[in-house]
Amino acid sequence: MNPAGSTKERILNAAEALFAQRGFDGASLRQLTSAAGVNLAAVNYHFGSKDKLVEQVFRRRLDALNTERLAALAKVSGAPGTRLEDVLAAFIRPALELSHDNGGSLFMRVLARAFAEHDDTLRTFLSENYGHVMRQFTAEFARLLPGLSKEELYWRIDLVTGALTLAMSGFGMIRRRDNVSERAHREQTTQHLIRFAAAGLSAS
Amino acid sequence: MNPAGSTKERILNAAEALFAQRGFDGASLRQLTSAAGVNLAAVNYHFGSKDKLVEQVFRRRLDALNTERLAALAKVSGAPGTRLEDVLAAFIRPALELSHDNGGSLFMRVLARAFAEHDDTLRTFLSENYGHVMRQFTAEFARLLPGLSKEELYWRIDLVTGALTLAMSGFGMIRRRDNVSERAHREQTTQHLIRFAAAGLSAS
DNA sequence: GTCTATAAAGTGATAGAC
DNA sequence: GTCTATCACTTTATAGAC
Repeated sequence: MNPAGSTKERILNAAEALFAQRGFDGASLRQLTSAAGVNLAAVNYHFGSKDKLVEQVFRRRLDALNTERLAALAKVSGAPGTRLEDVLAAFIRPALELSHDNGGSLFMRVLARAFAEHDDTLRTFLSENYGHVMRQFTAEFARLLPGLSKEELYWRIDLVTGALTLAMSGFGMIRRRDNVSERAHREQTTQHLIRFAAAGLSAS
Repeated sequence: MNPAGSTKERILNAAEALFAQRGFDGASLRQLTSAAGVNLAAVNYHFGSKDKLVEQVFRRRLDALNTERLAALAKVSGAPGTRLEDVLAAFIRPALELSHDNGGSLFMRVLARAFAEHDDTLRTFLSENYGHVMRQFTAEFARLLPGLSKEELYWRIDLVTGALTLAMSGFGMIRRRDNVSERAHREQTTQHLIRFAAAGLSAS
């Protein structure tokens, strides 16, 4: 992890915000370094290139997010009383908690872009570095949904993860009622998403 | 509609493909006119600007797609025997049929990008020109799901339309088995999506 | 580690000949 | 309606001073 307020971290924060807003191509290094309050040359000095910076934007959040997701999954995985909803909570809750703290909700928008873009380079990067996470979730889903064929299961998981990522990318923009606390609002959203996803996964 | 093979149409086809692949910012007018086999200046002559071209890429497909969706909805809307699945079919089937013919599946990828980008200009354009379609579908969903609050209903429709658009944007890339006809494969996918969406919408 | 200056290439858009 | 040539900028990236 980088020291808070370091040049590297300020660049990552500005990049995350601008990539969310304008996309990887749409955000220029000039906008980015200007927003970060650092020199234009700093990106190449600290990251090597714009592409490497994009990679680090993903790594910074996904390393932590996926560690949390796997830890939450490990708590319920393989247990006899585990319900589908518990596994989905392990997938959803860490992401929505990320959305809560500084900049995290912007990252979910970056991630949703990556889903929709179907870019091969990006997909390969994500699959190589974080593919094991989805494989573990898939194994647990398979255990809890024994009636589904492999084909059908993969298909539904794909649909659900896409829908959830897209939904969570919009979470930061949903206006919550003033009389509901941030924490309560997030928990309510989590429950909505879990119900929705569980219904979709186990549809007969 | 433009004459098939006209300069305008060749530009629109090339634009659709490149916007799907590289995004609106990522695809340059030079790549685009080169792929279309037309002169660089042709885009500005025929469309005025790159932004106007983007608009036309959406219009060309959405005018037809939404007309078909509304026609299909009209056949089941308000009838006593109508099920949730019938309304979803009216939404899904025209889009997957579009995916079948030339270039349409590329357009669904463009549309999915638009969903994930959260770009205000684009969202305003879509809402102003095609918002009435979602309003009609929403009204029918509300009739068939009287137990849901308005808030809850809007939320679920948002989730479902996002998920469906994302899923359909990947449809053209799913490898189908050799022993299944294109038509059968599409119908199977339609049924999967309908079941999934119906379960999510009516989750208790 | 941060800066300025600049290279080298790419961008959207347009004027004007045909 | 199509073309070439070009303008005015922006792009990523880097060399070299401090």
